[in-house]
Amino acid sequence: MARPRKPLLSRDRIVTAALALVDAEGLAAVSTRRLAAELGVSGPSLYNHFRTKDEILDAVADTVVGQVDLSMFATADGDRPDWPEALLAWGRSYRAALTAHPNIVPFLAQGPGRRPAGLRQADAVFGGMVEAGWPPAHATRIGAMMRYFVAGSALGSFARGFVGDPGVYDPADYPHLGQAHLLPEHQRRVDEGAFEAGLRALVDGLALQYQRLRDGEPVT
Amino acid sequence: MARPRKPLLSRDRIVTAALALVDAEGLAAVSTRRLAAELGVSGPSLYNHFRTKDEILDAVADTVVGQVDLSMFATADGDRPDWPEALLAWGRSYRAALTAHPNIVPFLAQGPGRRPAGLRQADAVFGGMVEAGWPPAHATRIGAMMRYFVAGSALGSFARGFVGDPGVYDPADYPHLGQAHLLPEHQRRVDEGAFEAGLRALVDGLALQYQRLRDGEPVT
DNA sequence: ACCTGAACACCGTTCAAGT
DNA sequence: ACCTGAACACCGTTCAAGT
Repeated sequence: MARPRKPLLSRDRIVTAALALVDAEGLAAVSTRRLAAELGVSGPSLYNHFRTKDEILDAVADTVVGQVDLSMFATADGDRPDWPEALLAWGRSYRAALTAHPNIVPFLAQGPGRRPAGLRQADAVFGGMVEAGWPPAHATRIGAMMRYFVAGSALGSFARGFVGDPGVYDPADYPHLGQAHLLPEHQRRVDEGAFEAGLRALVDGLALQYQRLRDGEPVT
Repeated sequence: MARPRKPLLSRDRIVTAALALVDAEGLAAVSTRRLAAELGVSGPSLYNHFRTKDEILDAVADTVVGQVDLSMFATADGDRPDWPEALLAWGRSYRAALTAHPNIVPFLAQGPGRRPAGLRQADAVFGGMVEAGWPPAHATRIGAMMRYFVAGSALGSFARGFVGDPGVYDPADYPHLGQAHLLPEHQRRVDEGAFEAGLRALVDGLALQYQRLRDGEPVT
């Protein structure tokens, strides 16, 4: 075939196919040869559009993070934004974007923040918190801790870890896990409940800290 | 050589060598051939002791999680344990265990909770929280949310993501990231500060919830 | 039981060759 | 510029063969 007059591939087509493959069959299913086959080309063709496989996955990760809603940090001028509400809304949107594509999360979570969508997100959160009255050092920390929590919650399902077999949980070994084998069926409920409760606890705790800051008390 | 009179390998030796290799050269450096070479045997030998490579990494992950201190949940009978202090101490020990071996964290964080050390940990936390007066459903959630936060914090360094090159952060794109290129040098400080602040916020928020529970107020 | 080399079906990536 | 097949140096895993 050699070079066609109209390119068969584009970065966009590759990223779309890669995301579909990750979603359908997992991160391990994405090999350059397999992905190329999915696109009807041969393996090395991809290297005309991306320098490495990791660069492809970076682009996939970026489109996923790009789905996160950041509008809650863009407030009308002069308004003090309601930062606790903004954090809650952002946290939920962030988690929703990741859990929509759970198989890419392990790659996404370790990867560098160099990806544009991640930077835009860090920028928006930082700006929103500073505008709300948080000192810059605190604003940085808030962005980081939220990322920790959301990424951790999307990464390893807590409940998914427990298998359905009661025999695994010998009460002699694990005195409190007697009902643990029931967890898989409640999996999503447990994970979502834990996320929601943790998100609220985090924001409530930050509100306490904010209050102490306002009152001029020393804060660590 | 064939079979030696004294086995050359053992599960322990393999796990120790694998952890050393992961620490020294990263997760990607661990191939069965490379690991076997490190142990002075040929690749397939490992399959006499583990069924798959993932099983080896599971064992590595388990020894890392096994380093977490859980003693704060074992209280003298009759005592109501100081659960906020216990969560703080556990969270710090948990994070310390993971950050001591950062390269295994991506594997560890996604993997199943089937690993014994992870189960022991879930059991201890659940037991400790229930003993402190938390309803079982809440105790489960607390274990999960703490895991989210700690795993997330050990997994992707927030600060590490920012590269040292100021040119990357065009103020037109990221109006608030002007100083972001300074972050790498403060990397550990930022990550540890965010972890510590987040941990306190989380526990503070839980204390509020606990108070509401005691007062008989409805809690989501 | 526990090690070996050979073999199978894969990888990511490079490169010269084609248009 | 953009695709191809061939090639390189790898993978994880299976298996028959050795003691």
